[in-house]
Amino acid sequence: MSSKNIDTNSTRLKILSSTCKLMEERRGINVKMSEIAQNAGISRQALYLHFASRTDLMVATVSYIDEIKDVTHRIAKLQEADCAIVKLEAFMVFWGNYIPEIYGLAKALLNTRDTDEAAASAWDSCMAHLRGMSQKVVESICQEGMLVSHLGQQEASDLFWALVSIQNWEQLTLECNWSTEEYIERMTASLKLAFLK
Amino acid sequence: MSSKNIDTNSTRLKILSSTCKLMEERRGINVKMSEIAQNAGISRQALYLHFASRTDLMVATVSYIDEIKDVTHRIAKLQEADCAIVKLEAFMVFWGNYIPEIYGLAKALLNTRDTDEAAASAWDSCMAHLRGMSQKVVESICQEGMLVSHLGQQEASDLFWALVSIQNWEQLTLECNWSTEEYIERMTASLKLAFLK
DNA sequence: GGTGTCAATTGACGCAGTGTCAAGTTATGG
DNA sequence: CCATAACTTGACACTGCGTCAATTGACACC
Repeated sequence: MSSKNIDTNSTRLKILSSTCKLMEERRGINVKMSEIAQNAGISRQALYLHFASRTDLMVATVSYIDEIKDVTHRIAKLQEADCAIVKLEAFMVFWGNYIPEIYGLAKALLNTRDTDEAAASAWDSCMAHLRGMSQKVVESICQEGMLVSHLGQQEASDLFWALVSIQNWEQLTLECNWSTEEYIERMTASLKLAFLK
Repeated sequence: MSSKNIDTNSTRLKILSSTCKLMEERRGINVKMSEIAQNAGISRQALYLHFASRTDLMVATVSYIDEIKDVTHRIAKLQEADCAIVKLEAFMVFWGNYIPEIYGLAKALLNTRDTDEAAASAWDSCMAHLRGMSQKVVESICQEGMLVSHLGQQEASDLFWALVSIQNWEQLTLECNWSTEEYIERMTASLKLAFLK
């Protein structure tokens, strides 16, 4: 029983890791089912024995990465910060280092979400995470009475979430050539200015 | 001679305005060549008598919109502002009202630029405009000695450009349900905090 | 050893959307 | 009446996704 399951899983895992690899390499662009299959060492059609569709595979890959990178744990650690500023800083360090790891896949989802419901919902669930984290940070700022007065908590969360979006990271690092460290440092500083009294 | 040219142009213009219309209606998603043709009252193949490819049409539509909306003029007027704060405010009013008009097309370019060189360059030329405006605003802040000290002029321009990006507008208005006015007001306020001493 | 099962393979096909091609139509102007 | 330019029609190639049926090979169970 175990051996069969291992075999079954091993193909599935080969597919998932090939998907990750290609998505990362090509930044989510031009990654075809046939290439994923080839990279995993199986036939194109065999992909569909494990995943119902391209989108299904993307969605599964999101979970796979989450699992591999131990995201939930890393997020939980953020909550340990004892004051708002520290929490904001910790969040930016986590997030700034995390984005490059998931960028390729995120890009792929982002590109197909407009025409593909499943991709959209996978993307939304990722974004819900991020939005949750943004809310936590803003909430913490609020609790300490440090939130700038012209924004309500909700609007501040929305704005925070937008500012730390993957698209902004993309623009600043890939188009303006900011390094990861520069991104983290400058974004952290600007967030403090924009949200803290 | 004139009548022939008018006829020729009128088809071309019909195509361009159909493209605008559909792009705006559908937010740049799922707009097919056949539908544009149908809307313009010609056959699908006839599109290719006027535009070499889908991308070519998109690029031409960008110029067409720029022309129609008199963008260059509106931008020029921004330069008249006499101080940095007024310039920043004027820019945000212009830009905040302009984005909704071009969003559909922008989205279409954004979605195809990864696989389509021409779309990418059309997008880049739009972005060059926006980047130029961002630079002008930051420069003006700089000249008045009002730029926050932790950012150089270049980095401030980059960041400014990212913050006013169409993607951020999209996220805040379409996903967080900010109205155009709210977007302008809150973004203006946050930009001031993030960039002005 | 026979049998069933399950993963995977192969080759063929349907579908959508872009882009191309050739042949035919229509209007206009010299 | 002829030439030309704009347009139409129908057919076809190409790409990439997804599907299907028939086959193979391995392993497990009795």
